[in-house]
Amino acid sequence: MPELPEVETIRHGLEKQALNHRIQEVLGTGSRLVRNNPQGMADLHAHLEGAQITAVSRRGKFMWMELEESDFALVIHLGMSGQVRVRRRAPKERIAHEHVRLLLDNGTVVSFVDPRTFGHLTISQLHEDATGRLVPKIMRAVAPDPFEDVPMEVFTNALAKTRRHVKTALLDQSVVSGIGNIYADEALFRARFHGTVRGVDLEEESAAALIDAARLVMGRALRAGGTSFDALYVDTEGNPGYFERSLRVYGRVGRPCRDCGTLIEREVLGGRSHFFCPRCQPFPPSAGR
DNA sequence: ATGGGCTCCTGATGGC
DNA sequence: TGCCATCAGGAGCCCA
Repeated sequence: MPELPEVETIRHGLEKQALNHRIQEVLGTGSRLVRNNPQGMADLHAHLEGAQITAVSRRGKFMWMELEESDFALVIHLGMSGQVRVRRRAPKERIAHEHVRLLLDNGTVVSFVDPRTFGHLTISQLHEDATGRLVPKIMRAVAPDPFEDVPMEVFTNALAKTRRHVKTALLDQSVVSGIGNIYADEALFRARFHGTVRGVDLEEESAAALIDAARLVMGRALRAGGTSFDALYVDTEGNPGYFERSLRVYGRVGRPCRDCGTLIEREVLGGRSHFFCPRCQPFPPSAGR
């Protein structure tokens, strides 16, 4: 569910409400969310209890909490339906599908909620990646995201080399991270490419324009607090985002294109819905399906 | 190398 | 009203 703008909204909420506080206790038993840790919840207890949160960082759709005097971090991935909720004092009632709680030294409670449990909470050692940034090792296959200060070639080299459909490449977190199904379609619309264009058929500057479009649309979504179709995405205080009203193609099948009036279409690409305007994003005749 | 299919789950929605 | 099929903001795996 959450893509970069939604994850960044949550990261910012966590930073405001949890940074520099100490984790007193970790609550929860045997949730699937901790499946990637060899010792399950025991790894969370061992690394988190008593530790002060010294940073809340993000790359793409991954967040992580850095800890005082530790080179291990708590990596948070929200999958399709994950939420992080922060409340001022320990509520008696549990939120449905609340799996793990962190109790902080100021009485704040951080809850990890996830109905489908595709997300995960993983303790991972930090190390310096190829760009010189300190990131958790389990993210070794995660490329920088479009908001990071890296050369454009980091993205366009991979995009312009592949024979895959450009939408598939945009969704590949090892090519560029943070982009999911909504913002891939929105970026493709704004850059005027159909999702089935082949990466190799893109000019270098077209590939750059596509990354720029993704950055632009995700930046605007971030300023709107993200996209909420339903109660699945809310920020750390339970509030929805308001970018849905600005979507140009995603979820708008059968409705008129906001630029040209042609009806938006949907087709399946790589097993996911691809929404596009057939007039604004014509399939290039040269490229072959 | 690449695409397709399937998997992990729960919940919302729409057709009959 | 109920029942069933389909779909969903992610991502890893296996197979052809």
